[in-house]
Amino acid sequence: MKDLLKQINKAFDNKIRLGIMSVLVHKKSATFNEIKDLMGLTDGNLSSNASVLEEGGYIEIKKQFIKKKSNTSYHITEKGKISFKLHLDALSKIIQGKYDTKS
Amino acid sequence: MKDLLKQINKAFDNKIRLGIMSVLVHKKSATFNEIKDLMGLTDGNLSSNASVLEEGGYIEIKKQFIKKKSNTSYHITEKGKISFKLHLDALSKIIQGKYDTKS
DNA sequence: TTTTTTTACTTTGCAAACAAAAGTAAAACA
DNA sequence: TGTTTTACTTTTGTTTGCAAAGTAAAAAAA
Repeated sequence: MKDLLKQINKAFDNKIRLGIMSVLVHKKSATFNEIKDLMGLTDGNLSSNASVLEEGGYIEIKKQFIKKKSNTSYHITEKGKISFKLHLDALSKIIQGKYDTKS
Repeated sequence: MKDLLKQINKAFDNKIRLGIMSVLVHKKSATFNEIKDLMGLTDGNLSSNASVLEEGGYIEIKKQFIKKKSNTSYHITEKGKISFKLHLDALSKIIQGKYDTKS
């Protein structure tokens, strides 16, 4: 269990960032407003949590202009995919009690 | 997704408290030292997190003396069982992408 | 027997993490 | 031309988390 707890990735151990990663795993790409509306977040909350994921190299933030309007979209990185899977595996084992009760 | 995020229980949204609940769901009862060793926690860390779960009414803390030594054991409550299940259900849906991408 | 160490916890205090509010900048509208 | 809206980012006050310090009793040592 000790080892499983160490495998919990701090970047994903927050419901908002977990949600963002989940969306990007399933959708491959999403815009700022899509995620914001889907998750019911405030602008600041999404912005700062996305930054944490970007700083860790788990997602990429692409800023472009569509019809003179800025448009920010999020994409999962290869590192993000791998790390998120490892995180979910550990989480799943903790929840399902798949650890030795002796250590 | 918004609704699922609201169903995430703050008391369980922390890896240590999630781990404690997992142990107590599977074992029904465990002592301070059992959990501490199993999870590799410091005394203070276990004590304070267990208090959070107790204050929420999710676990019961029983203190007794065994051969003149104090012995603290933890047990899940009925409320704990129900609430934890609801939490895990929401978590699982978020992870598996079981939400409408339109809201 | 007193003193020191160990066991079994709880409380405190400081650092890190959150989230709402405030701020910025450009476009659209009136 | 100003003022409102859109699309974000940054700041700031609060909450949370965790290690270290504290407490108290038993056991071991001296």
